[in-house]
Amino acid sequence: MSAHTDHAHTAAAPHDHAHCVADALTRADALCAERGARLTILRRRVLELVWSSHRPRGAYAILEDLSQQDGKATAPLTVYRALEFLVDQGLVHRIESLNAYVGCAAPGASHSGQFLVCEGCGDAAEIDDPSIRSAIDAAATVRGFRVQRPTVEVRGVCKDCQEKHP
Amino acid sequence: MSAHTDHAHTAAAPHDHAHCVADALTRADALCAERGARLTILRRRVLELVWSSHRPRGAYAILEDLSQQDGKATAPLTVYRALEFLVDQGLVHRIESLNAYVGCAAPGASHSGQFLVCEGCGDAAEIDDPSIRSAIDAAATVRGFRVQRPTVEVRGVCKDCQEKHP
DNA sequence: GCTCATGATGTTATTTTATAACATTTCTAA
DNA sequence: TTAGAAATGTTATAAAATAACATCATGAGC
Repeated sequence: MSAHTDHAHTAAAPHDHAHCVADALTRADALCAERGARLTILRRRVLELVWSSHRPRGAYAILEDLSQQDGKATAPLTVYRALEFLVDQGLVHRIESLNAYVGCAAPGASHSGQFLVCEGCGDAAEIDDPSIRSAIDAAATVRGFRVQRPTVEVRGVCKDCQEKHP
Repeated sequence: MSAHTDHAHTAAAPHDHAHCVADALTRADALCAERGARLTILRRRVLELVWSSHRPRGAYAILEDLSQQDGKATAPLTVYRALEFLVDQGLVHRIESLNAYVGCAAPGASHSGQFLVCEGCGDAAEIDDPSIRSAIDAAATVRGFRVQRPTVEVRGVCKDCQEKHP
């Protein structure tokens, strides 16, 4: 087991990634079944490809993987439609500042959509910090603004990368 | 004068927009002079076009305006390069979730880059809420993450649009 | 005033990201 | 089993951004 059992899995931290992906797929199966949402083969494959790294991946990277698996060209729409479904279900998040998609660490939970995006390794660590969320809600309320979807994407350098390049 | 003198200028609130833009340009002139940065004719024109509404504008919208003004096609790079300069100087912010650019309300100040983006009118109200910023800093610090550029873009519905469409 | 190094802009082409419009297939509920 | 809805396939195009290289402008130093 990893020396960092108290940490969330990241691209940098070594872990049993196959198991990690399998878990994500199992959770997705359960959530969709519960909701009556159809996690089709295609959507499930796209979800798996999103999870293939812990880093955000572009739609066209996923598209290439899909095309390669099938041995024939896949249309962009195929991927974009699957991604749209996955994002709607909260199984995947879109990182706006990267035009990329990443698997949600805790689907079914609150989903305030907060990320620490590392310039070094490209990892996007999802956090769910209630004080950030409540500060946003308070600021919005004061201005009479009704919040629908808060997005927090913090660019910077993660702990590991700081240690590697001091 | 507007009935809302205690509010920041927005796309929705009527105000002397020409004066508003002139102010922004004057502030930009002063800031760039102070820094030894070259706010060239082109960059100044692009800044003016960014300010032409209080809403975020796409690079290609600005490009079209520029082309129309000059009576000949302008290359995208021309606009992108000017925008890059303006963003670097903190005179313009990029709204990641809209692929669009908006004039900074308080250049020279902190720039934590927080926006309330209205789905109704398209307005992106810039706020600078210290408690959001400090909550982000705290969350990052706990994780050993060094913050370089925090981005907060809150999608929702502004006060005016809620009143118009209840 | 010249000159040259640097920064700014012009030009052409291409890449990356995303969607429109419509046809066909698959699934589900009656 | 069979409409109707949802999902996917197909083709084309739009929108956003950048690469590579040429030329022009500007200001510091002579």
